[in-house]
Amino acid sequence: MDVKTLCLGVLSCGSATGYEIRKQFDEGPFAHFYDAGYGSIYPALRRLSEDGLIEAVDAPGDQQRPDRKVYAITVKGRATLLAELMRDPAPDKVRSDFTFIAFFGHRLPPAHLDRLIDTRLALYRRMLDQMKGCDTPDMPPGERFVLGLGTAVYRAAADYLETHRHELIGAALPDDEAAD
Amino acid sequence: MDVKTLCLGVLSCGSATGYEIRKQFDEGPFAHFYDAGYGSIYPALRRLSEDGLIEAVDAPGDQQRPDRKVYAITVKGRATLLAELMRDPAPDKVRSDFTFIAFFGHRLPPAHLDRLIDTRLALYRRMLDQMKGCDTPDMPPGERFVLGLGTAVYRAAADYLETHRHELIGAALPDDEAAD
DNA sequence: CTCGCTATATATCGGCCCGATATATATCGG
DNA sequence: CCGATATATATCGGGCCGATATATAGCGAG
Repeated sequence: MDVKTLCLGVLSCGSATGYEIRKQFDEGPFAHFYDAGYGSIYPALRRLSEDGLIEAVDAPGDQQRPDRKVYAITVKGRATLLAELMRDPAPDKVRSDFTFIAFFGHRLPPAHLDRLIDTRLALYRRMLDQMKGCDTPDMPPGERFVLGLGTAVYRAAADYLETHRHELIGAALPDDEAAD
Repeated sequence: MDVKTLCLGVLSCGSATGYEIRKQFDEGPFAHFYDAGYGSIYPALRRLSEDGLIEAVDAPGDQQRPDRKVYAITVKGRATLLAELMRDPAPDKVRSDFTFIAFFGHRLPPAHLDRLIDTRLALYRRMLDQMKGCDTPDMPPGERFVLGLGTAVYRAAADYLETHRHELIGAALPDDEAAD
């Protein structure tokens, strides 16, 4: 699923500027399962415009900042999005530095591991709090479903870290001597 | 965490060819939380060799296939890996087509959603089975910890899909008419 | 009041990453 | 003995992304 399709998906929920699309992947409802930076979004918006899948409207009533471009999805764009959504999904891709480090946990100083897991647990709790707060009654079913799935996964990860952290830290090098 | 560090991590568990390193990310213990293709691994191995962090040994006793190069981590390589593991981990990056599609689930035909979730559940069950089977007593603590974390997360996701799928499918367009 | 910080907003560039592809051989089952 | 699969290395084009440049508005501290 390329960034063009991702932008189409965001714009199908309402018009937005490139900056606002980015925010959806940074803090908004897409943040937990997809990512896209400016370096991908602006080229994607240009190509989508060329193909007639979206249309740009220069911000009205704002003479002082003419740069602002609000993008809206077209009928052709909605059809293209729907076709993309019907295709078989590619396998998930995860890149987790935390997990990679934990894999070698028994070679690291226990104090460092302790701090690493504390930070991770704090992150999960912050995310769970934030997600609990944004469950409004007017939320579309798909968004609620995805939010619930994310909550369940983060909760499971946090629970595991709490109940199993001692197994990893207890197995780490007993003194703060050199690893391996 | 770049592919150079990932290769260093794999090689710190034992010497391997580029092909074998790839397999570790495809089917092996790293498959669930990191990924790396040939197009990244071979250039990374070349740079690691140039920097003296790994050493290549042409396969001994195999005159018929001289291409095979077995890479081994050096002392300098181990030190570099340890320094990388002590750095603050970058935030996780997830790219999940399945979740993106589910976000728009209420705009899709119920039959399609049903098939999508069935396939996903089958995937989770296959992974959980495979992970259960590879828990041997001689596994290092870090690897066991990471395996347990992955199991907990997949199980939570599968449970959620089973118990909440009707909420999404029930909310989808009641007939198989056009979306939106 | 103004300095600096943050937020809004667009855009590009170098470098990294990665899927697809080419090449070659061994092994194993039918 | 043929085809499929596994082992193994390598490259290329295209896509992606972090960092950076640019510009302005708004807001709070001093």
